[in-house]
Amino acid sequence: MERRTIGKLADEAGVGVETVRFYERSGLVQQPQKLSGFREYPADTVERIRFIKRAQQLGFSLTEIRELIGLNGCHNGSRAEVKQLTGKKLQEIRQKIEDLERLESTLRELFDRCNGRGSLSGCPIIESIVQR
Amino acid sequence: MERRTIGKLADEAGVGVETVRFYERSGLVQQPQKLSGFREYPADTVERIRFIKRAQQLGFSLTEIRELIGLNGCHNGSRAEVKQLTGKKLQEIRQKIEDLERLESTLRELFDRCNGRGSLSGCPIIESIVQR
DNA sequence: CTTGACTCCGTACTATAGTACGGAGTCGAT
DNA sequence: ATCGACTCCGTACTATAGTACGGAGTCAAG
Repeated sequence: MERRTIGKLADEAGVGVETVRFYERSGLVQQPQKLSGFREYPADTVERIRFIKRAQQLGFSLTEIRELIGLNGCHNGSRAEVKQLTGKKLQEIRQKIEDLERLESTLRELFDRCNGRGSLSGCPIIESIVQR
Repeated sequence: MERRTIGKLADEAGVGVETVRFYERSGLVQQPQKLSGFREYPADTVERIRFIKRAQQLGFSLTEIRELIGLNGCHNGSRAEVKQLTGKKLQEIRQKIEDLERLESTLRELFDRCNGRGSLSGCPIIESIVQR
């Protein structure tokens, strides 16, 4: 059975070696035993990194993922806490969507008002940024 | 008439002194003449900084604002170019909104499926991050 | 037994948009 | 003349999430 050194782990998890080292420094991945100086990882760590990557895809930051992992690891973690964290994140996401939608409508209005021809003086986009 | 030193400028424009220095280093604001070693700004610079701040509110990055200013400043800037930049930005914003909406619906589904009671084993949120 | 691939570590760098610091010089008012 | 406020400059630091570097050591194959 092949030894899961850092490069092998990184391959299996689909990240770079430096990323693994970074996650270790950040406390997201536990440093494994070292055999003759080389890190040797259990299969769990592959899953751990995949967890991190999937949680990132769900919009969690590494700090939040650390929390999630902490809850998951310790026995004092409850479903309520995870649900709360998720709810907070959900609100943040909705807030961001709202902000971006406001932005979009402002910018779209400007965009539509600009005919895209001629020189800059009188361009409604530039004007709107300059004035007010 | 009062001299517009960096602190006065910063106050008028509603930013910090360090921000003005930063904008100068970044080429967003031109360094003015210095009288006895102190920067002395024309009124234009107040407008320039306000322009930057409003453009930021419209979602433009400093790099993009530099472009906008370049177009505005040089004579080769046309309305078409500004409109194009705005269109690109508009697309980016819409893309971000779409991504966040997908995120939201995934996370919301997970959130709704979790009853928020009991221990973590079996928590649908954690499970969904772990598996797949 | 040499070669190439891999790993070790600390440190520095990427991007973004600033913010903070410290020692020196200067301005205006008292 | 002195004091406080302001300014000068370069550099370092904040947050986020990595990425890159360089010199040393180690492992496996030929």
